[in-house]
Amino acid sequence: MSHVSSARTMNRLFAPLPYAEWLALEPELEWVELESGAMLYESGVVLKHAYFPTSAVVSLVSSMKDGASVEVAVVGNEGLVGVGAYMGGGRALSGAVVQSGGHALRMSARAIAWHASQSDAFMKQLLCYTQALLTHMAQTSACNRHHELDQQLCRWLLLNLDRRDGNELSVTQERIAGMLGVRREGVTGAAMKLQKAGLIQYRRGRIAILDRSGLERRSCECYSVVRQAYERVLGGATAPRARMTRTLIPISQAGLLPAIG
Amino acid sequence: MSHVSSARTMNRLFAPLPYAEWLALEPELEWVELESGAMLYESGVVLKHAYFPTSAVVSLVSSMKDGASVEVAVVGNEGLVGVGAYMGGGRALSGAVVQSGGHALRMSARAIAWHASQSDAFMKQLLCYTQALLTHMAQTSACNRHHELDQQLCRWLLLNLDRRDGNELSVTQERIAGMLGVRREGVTGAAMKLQKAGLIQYRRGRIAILDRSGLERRSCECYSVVRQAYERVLGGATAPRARMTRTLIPISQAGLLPAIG
DNA sequence: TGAAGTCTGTTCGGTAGCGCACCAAGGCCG
DNA sequence: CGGCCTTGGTGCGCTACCGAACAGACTTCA
Repeated sequence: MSHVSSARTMNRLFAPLPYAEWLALEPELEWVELESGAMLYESGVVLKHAYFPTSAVVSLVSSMKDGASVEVAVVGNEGLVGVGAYMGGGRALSGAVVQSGGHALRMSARAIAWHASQSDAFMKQLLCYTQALLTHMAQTSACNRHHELDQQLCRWLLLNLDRRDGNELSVTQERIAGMLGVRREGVTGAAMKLQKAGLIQYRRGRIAILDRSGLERRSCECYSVVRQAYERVLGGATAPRARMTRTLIPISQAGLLPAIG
Repeated sequence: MSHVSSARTMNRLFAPLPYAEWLALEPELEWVELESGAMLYESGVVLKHAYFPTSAVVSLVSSMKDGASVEVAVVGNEGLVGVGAYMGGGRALSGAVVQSGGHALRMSARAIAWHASQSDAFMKQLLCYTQALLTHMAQTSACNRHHELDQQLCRWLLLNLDRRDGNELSVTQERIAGMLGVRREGVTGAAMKLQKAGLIQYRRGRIAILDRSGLERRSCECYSVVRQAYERVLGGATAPRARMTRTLIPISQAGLLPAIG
């Protein structure tokens, strides 16, 4: 039991699966630790694994030749990284960067493609997630175009918070700038606005959220649109779960680590 | 035979299907004419049909409450509009606007979900397309953020040209502005640059392409990235087809129309 | 032929974000 | 303690794009 039985509850895609199908999947899963800042893979490469984050948060980024980049979506324990593994191409559709260190379950690309073709329930989960991801990407795109930086920052903070424990994020302004596709100085300015408004407080690589509902009010509509997209396909479609975030995972990281190695 | 047997060659998703599976799909398809500017559906609604464009071109747009919008992808005869119909949600993930009038094959959402679950080959085609769509959206998002307006305009023109016959587009600058998410005046300026460079020539709602390869050189990398994404999953994966665009469709609209009504 | 509507070109002031350079402060380590 | 590196704050000129308003040109239709 130990980690394997709890694994099913730690990524939301597995929870609604019939037990028999979960039993088939479980031997394929492997715990991995993802370090903040690590690049899981770059856009276009052949995928070796798909990752089901449990406590980690991963950003999907689209990069240009000249190094410029933008985040197109964020993935936490509601989804998986490596959609291409079961969609047919077998290649990464974007880059994947660990935004916030933690753990994930890993399955080989071959295994996920195989099980998706064998289990209707598993495939359904994967496709539902993919659809929410599409909505996420579309909304992010529009947001990047039309909304102001401090609103985008609110959205970004909230989407990341929803996928993490606690009310603090370990991330530098430089990194946020890379995700939003703007200059670091721009983030500094936007963050100061939010700090002056009493919504957040930060110090060297840590941002603490002081007033979450204030952030939601200040954020553009994009945050709630994206959130609802995930709740609709993942929460509503199967057994209703109260909140999409920070529900389970009471297990301590200290208790988890030994089971990994 | 008339239109039904030719239908299979007019949308590229059908071409690689085994003949038996095509026979099962064909009775579900219905010819429709799509008028330029028509809104097929808005984001979030329950999908009634999916559309497989043959000569029409459809833009997927993400809209905000305040009316601002951006195009997130373009669909021609290499794909379909209404991905949500088989992905599980059954809802539209974005708005869909007919960019360039023409014809399409329509299938009910119920039918497409059913046949996708019955035919592995059909499902494979749908998923491969969806993956290319994801890449398309990700790249568009990055392009909107980082590249300059005249480069974006080149990309937009090329992606639309690839999905149409001829070397002329019937579209106003106003409409392009809506797709790129910028002001109409901005498009005027960018278009003038291209015209002065001898790449295009336009007059009141028609843009003629004078130097296609010049446009490609002037465009940002995004155009070729997107194009290759489609070629990889649709062209390369099955029977290779010489070019992704403007290959077939010699049939005249006059000959096609009577079959529709 | 004339009037109305649509589309494109132009202007002008305002602003958000860029690129750069530089400084200040927090944290790490010898 | 002092030095170094990372991170965050600031100023400055510049450019692209916004918002609005208006004029010219083409098209349609009476």
